[in-house]
Amino acid sequence: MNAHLSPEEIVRREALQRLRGLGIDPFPAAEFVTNQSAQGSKDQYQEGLEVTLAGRIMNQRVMGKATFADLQDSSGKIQLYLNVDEICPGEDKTLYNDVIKHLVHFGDYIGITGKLFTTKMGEISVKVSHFQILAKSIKPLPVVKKDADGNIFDAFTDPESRYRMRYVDLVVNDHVKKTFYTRTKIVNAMRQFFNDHGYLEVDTPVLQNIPGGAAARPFITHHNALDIPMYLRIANELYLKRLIVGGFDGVYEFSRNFRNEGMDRTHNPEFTVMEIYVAFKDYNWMMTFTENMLGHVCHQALGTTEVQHGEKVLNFTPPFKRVTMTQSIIDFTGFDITGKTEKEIFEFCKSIGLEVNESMGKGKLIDEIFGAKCEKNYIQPTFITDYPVEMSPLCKRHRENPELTERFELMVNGKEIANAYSELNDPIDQLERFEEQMKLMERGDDEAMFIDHDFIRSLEYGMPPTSGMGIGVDRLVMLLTNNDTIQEVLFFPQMRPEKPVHGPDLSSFRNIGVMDEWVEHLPKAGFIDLDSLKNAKPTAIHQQLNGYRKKNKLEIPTIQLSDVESWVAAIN
RNA sequence: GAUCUCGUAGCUCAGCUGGUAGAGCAAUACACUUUUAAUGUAUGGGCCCUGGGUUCGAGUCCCAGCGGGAUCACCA
Repeated sequence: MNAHLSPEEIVRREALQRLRGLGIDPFPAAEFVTNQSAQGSKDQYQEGLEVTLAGRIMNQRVMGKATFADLQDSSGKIQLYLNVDEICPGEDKTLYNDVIKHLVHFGDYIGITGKLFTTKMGEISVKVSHFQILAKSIKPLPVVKKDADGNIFDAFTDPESRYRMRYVDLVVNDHVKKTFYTRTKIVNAMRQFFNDHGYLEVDTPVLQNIPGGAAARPFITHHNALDIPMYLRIANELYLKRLIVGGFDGVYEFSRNFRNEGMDRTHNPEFTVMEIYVAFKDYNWMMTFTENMLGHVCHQALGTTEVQHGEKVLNFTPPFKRVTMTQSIIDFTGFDITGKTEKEIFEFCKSIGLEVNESMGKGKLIDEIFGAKCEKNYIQPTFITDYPVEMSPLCKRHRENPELTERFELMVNGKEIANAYSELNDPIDQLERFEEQMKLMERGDDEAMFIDHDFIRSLEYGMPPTSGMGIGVDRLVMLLTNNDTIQEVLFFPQMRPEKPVHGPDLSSFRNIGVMDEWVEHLPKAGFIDLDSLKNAKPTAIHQQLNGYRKKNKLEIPTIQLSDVESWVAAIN
């Protein structure tokens, strides 16, 4: 048995039994009360102070009657000094000689009590007096080693394994855990900033009848009782605006959105956007609010507004630069879109080698130019303002130019981080804009928006002038944690499901009377399952198995032809 | 979706123009009471991703598939 387990796993499972034989429960139920953490013990070091800690044992260095090991908890690591006389003061040295030296493995959860001291090499350690197993680990963790200079050896780096088994990644890769701590600090800092302004955190439907508020392919599901299609939200914007109609001054939500589109290093099917809507404000106010908020977030999460990202240092100290879209396109192409017809812009796009087609409206064409020629140039935080009206169906027209909208996007490191409007609150204009979107859809733009008539009705009741802003939380976290892929900032990024590894079914061999010594060898000798036995002649099986035995010099009994015949009989 | 590339021990990786599967760490055993990538000696551990093909012979070459990664396209 255990043929599918690695030798190390078998050793650890045997250790479970040996521990039980010694009267030690490898998975005790009782609470283990600690009074300190690994890092806390070092930060508040006091020679001789007794501490009780719990964590994983990470690296054992057995030196006869003394053993050094590292204990890792959520705060970090501290070295343990396990001395036979300290741990087993009496005659019975079992706990040290058997348990600690042989039955405790890398990765096991243990609890210890001991006194803090400093080794002669100068490392703060715990001289352990009480030692207890809290939970065995029966699968070996990858062993990552680090030398005195901090160089890492044999790091657990395979992205597939790391993403599929994030629990392992978090245990052995310190920097991964740090990324997720920072992620939470970022979210908390944003929440604190909004709460301090008196805005209300809300929840709105994830399951929607109309996938509104953005243009994207939704995930579709079905509600049985109502017998209607339902959609996982692609955005929450229209619901938050309904709440502004309802009379709140400011509402915000950290919204998990779902889009049924491609996956790559910057896209995951589910992702998080923070959206905030504030009544009686416009997009100019929102720009100032946004830069102050990001400054606050950087301070809280990183302690600085100067953020290292790859080779670059991104400076989030407000205020940020502000550039209109029209000016940006002039800056990087020399072409002025002001007053140009769709045809003229279309021709310009073709002249600079962009792939454009008839389905694209004016707004989309302009967006193509910006995306290809301008976007990548904005490394430091920059607000791009005043987008063309066709690109922004939910945004109020610019107070000075009806072809433009009061919209900004925040570009950092060449990518969009935030998007904000003076929200369109004219219900008649809004309906017309939705109808424009329907026309785009008919032209073949599969990203155009659906019409949400209930949302229009809410606007008809009156929405105050409002500014709204959305910020891609995952992308922001990537920027602030120096990561290039969204998978690194999501605990469990979407992956293709693992195909089940269907190893040979050994128990079925046992059921037809194959002796235990032989069961594990049948697949290796070419008999994967019962069918493979059924489809072969007993004489052939007999010869093949004994040939295998001879070739591999197996010290197990030879097979008799009568054995094989009885197996085959048992199958039928 | 396209192109390139990778898949070998628990982990990190070698494996040449095809010829009996390798290293370090981890594991097991022994020694060692202040080590820290502990050390020394010994031992065990492989469906070489899967399925076809070429060949006397395939980890290696060819085809297909599965799963990663990178680049590109797509993603208001």
